[in-house]
Amino acid sequence: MKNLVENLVADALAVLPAGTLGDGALPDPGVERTRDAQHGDFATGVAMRLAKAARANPRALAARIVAAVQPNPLVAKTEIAGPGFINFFLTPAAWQSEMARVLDAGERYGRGTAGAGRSTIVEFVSANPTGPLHVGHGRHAAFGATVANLLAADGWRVHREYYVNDAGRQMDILAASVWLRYLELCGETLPFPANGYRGDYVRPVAANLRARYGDALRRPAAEVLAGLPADEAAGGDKDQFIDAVIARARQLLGDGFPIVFDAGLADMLADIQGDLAEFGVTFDRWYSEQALGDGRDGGPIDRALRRLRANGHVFEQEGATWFRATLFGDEKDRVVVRANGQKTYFASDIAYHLDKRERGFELLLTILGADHHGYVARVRAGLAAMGEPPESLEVPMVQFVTLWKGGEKVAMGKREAQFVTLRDLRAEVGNDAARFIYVMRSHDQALDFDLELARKQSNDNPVYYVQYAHARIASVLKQAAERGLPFDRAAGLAGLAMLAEPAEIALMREVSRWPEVVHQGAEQRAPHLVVHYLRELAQAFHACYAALPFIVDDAHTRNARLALIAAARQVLVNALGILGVSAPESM
RNA sequence: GCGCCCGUAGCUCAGCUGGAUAGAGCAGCGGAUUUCUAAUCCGCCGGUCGGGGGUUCGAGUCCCUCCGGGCGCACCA
Repeated sequence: MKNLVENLVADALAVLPAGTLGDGALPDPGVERTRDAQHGDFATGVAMRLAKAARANPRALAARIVAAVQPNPLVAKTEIAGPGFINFFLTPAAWQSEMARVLDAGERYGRGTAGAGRSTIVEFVSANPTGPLHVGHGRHAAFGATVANLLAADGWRVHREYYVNDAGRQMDILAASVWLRYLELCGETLPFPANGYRGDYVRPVAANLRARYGDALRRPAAEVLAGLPADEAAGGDKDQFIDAVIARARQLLGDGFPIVFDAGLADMLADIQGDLAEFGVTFDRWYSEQALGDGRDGGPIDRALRRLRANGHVFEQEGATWFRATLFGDEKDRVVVRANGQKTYFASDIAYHLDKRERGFELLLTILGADHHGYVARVRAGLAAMGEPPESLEVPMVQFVTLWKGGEKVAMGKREAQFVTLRDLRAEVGNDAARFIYVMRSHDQALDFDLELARKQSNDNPVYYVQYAHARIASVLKQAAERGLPFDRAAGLAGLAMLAEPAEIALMREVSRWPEVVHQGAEQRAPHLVVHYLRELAQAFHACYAALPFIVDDAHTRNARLALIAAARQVLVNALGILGVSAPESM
């Protein structure tokens, strides 16, 4: 519907004599929904924005634009108001015809073409496979999945990816932790490192390992501990200690170490994958960090380093290889290969992002936690130095989650939300409430997640408010059928002109806003707009429900009203679907 | 110290990238059901948009500055 007005304005602007608007390309029509019904349905401030360049009085310019607008049967009137707004008042027929479009398009209603088939890779969650996902990851999962859905709905080709950090020290620590638990199961007695993964989830991994390999990986505790430095508890350094344990494990296990390592990785990854699948969050690919070093040409890491070198942005210093990031706006130069020959995590990062570009993705959306913002300038610098457009990388940063139980903050340790798992949260409040509440707030706003509210089946729980609207509609349609007055779609479409009550008009206006929400939500990567919209749509329906009966004797009115609520239901389904929230038939 | 994010009603937050009289929900107060789910609806109360300067026809929105809160500033992942 907004589209209609935009086109009218754009056409009018194009028709004006050259020079009327000053020079330069045709401006965006800038059509918006009005906040106040007194200002009509849609308005544009384009005349005011152009007034200076056109060296004209805004109202006079507006008058010229209005004069150039082609008459349209769906536009009741246009007016110039205030400092130079152009207001458009639509006829009821405009909204009524849109309802027919909703029913016709069904689940496709709201989809846009702004993405124009451009391709994007949305990388999200990407939590280290060293333990179960926690409540913070849940927000990333819900946010990323919804942004991806919005982009897809707005015409982008979307690839969803999870970057699996399956290499590096943290994974070695997991392997060591699994092995130590395994040794305990074998009957060995030895202390557990302060810096090891102490969570109970490690024990089943060890048990699986023992079930499969028996005592084959067992080594005497005395051999394991011989000559190790002191752990933190004994006044030593916990990092030095765990590194020594890892080295000892490699030494004693030989070929057995990768077995332990892979067992830890496989079990943790399976847990994460299962968790996310149950949460309705799926990926097209789980991209292995290990694979960055694979390939006949040395893999993405070597390709990235070669590119940097070829472009002259690399230098050697103190035995390490550095990338001259400062040349590309970063605050300091960055090491890519350490003095000990190991590639840095940063090298993997830029290699991974180069690989994304090489796979043909135009927009690289990488969703990170708010604590990673130092990372953006670095990776952009890397892209630029490799000859890729740095602005192709966009990094929405998701703020922390704080759990509340009623008025009390749930203690979660130093790192927010770290010790409450996503599984626990889902079990407690359900997937629907979790997904809805996770994206209710703008991602750059810290989120207070109230467990009590999320579980409450009452009117102050926004999830139920919206789902209830859907269930009510389903119930009305069912009752109509039961009374022998089933919704006659053809009759409903033919009688849409019956819909003229204020509550009906208000609902039609809200229903027809959905395509605008999809577009705006996609463009701004802002799932919370969908939540706000759903609330307003549900509100418009509930108001309509209270204002008039749907199952009335007059068949024309009845079918028209049923068509209206069927359209509302369709949009509720579509919007909830974008969020990954169910639309229950009854509650 | 430097950088990024945030500060809007008692509470939790929107505010469409500069537009018209700053909006919702919750809380509080007052109403509504012989009718399709009251998990609902209608009304009222509530604001120096953290403070101060600036830019312009117009600023919650952009710039500067200060105050307060969060998070970063590795040859860690």
